[in-house]
Amino acid sequence: MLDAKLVRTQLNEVAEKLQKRGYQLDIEKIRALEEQRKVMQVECENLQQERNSKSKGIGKAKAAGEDIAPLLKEVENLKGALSQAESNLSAVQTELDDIVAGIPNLPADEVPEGKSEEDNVEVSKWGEPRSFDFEIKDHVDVGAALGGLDFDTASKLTGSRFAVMTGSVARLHRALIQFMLNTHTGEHGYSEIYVPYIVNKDSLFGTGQLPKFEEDLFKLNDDRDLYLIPTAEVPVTNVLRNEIIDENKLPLKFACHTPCFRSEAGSYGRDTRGMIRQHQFEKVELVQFVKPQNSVQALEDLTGHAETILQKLNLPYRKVILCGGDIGFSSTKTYDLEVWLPSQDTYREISSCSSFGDFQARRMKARFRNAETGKPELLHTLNGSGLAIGRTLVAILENYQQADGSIDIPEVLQPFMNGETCITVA
RNA sequence: GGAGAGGUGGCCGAGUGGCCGAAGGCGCUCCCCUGCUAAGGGAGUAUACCUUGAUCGGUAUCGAGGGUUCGAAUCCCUCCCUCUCCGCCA
Repeated sequence: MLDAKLVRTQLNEVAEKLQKRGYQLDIEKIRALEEQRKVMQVECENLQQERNSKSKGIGKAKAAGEDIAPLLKEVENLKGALSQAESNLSAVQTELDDIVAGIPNLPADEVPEGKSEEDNVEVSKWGEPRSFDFEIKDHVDVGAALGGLDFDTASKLTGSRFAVMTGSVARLHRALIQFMLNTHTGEHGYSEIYVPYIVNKDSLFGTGQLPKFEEDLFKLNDDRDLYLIPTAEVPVTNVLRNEIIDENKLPLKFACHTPCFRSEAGSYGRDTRGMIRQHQFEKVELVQFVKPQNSVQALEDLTGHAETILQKLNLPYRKVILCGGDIGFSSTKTYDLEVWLPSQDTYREISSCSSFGDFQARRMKARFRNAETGKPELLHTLNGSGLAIGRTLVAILENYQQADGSIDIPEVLQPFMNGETCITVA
């Protein structure tokens, strides 16, 4: 959420910055509502003040044993006027709040102009895509040949966009999780954290999935308004919702493995083959809470932590900065890491690292106490995938495939695979 | 699933209709005293918003949302959460 005061006082500047995202702010509407709000709020507060002071008078008169009947009469008229004023105000306030809650974050200055994915700008590239001297298979065929990846059974169990893994492939999948968590906690200073996979609406509002993106979520069918998490970002970031933490505890860095559940509504034709786009996938997520002045550097660091994983796995990738049109609702700046997929002859997203400034923190009321001033201030939040497990598995199956259909196991994963060095065709 | 207790400020904890944004204590900050790793005295110490040049001032907030009342932390209703005991269970 943007600062309501900023929206009010610098409406034109805000609108202009939002244009980069292709978001049209309804300036006139906001101005008009704001005008009304102001008048109504003052009116309402005046009436409340009057009521409060008269009520106090009644209390005193009663204590003094005086007749309070005339005083009661005086207040009588206030009641109607006040409740009218209150409902007027709350109607306008609600409308304004809804609008402000629906405004996306302002993109950072360095975010490039652009409408879509096509306009994202490559920042760097790492590794050389391997050249194959045999006919390569995509991960679906590699996995099938290994006897460890089965989409038919998954669709029998549940439906489309799910996978069943068995044997060494399942183990490799688990190894990736262990390897990533160990690396981030052991080398990058993150604390491991375990969280619920089901969250309430307040949490989803806090990180920005609600109210605008409900169709991306799986909602539980009971009367408690609970949802499956679409990413660990939601529970982990909301750990600090409605909290004020000591400045000396910052920065706070969490690494978290969870499954992620996404309904993928509106992506019917896309990536239907294989496990690129699933309703359920595993991810190791990195989340940081930092002081405002440190968030720019923190995004670079966090992205670097995700890159480290790709480098240790020796997977070629590139880093792009998302353009205004492709950046997420809550994000002020996002780097995507895209891994090389030989079967698609292109780079595909495997991690998305974002800085949110105080946008999420304001929605969540996540604050720290400034040791110098003693006053609470909004935190800055960041997160990034480090990495998406399913897609990493895909990348390994494809990049490490051999002519005989087997795959080599990256060295860093071998300790988690009982020392196995390759997975052979069943 | 059954029975009961409770949710108040950074923490503990009073408060069952008005003078309560909230006693008292702890913690913290500043000052005084004291010359030593003690103690004592004083002042201050929630958040958001409105107003203001800045103060002053005003409004709201005592788990959440409704209601009763001139007036609600206090009464009523609904919901959420925590704790204890029993049952069940990975």
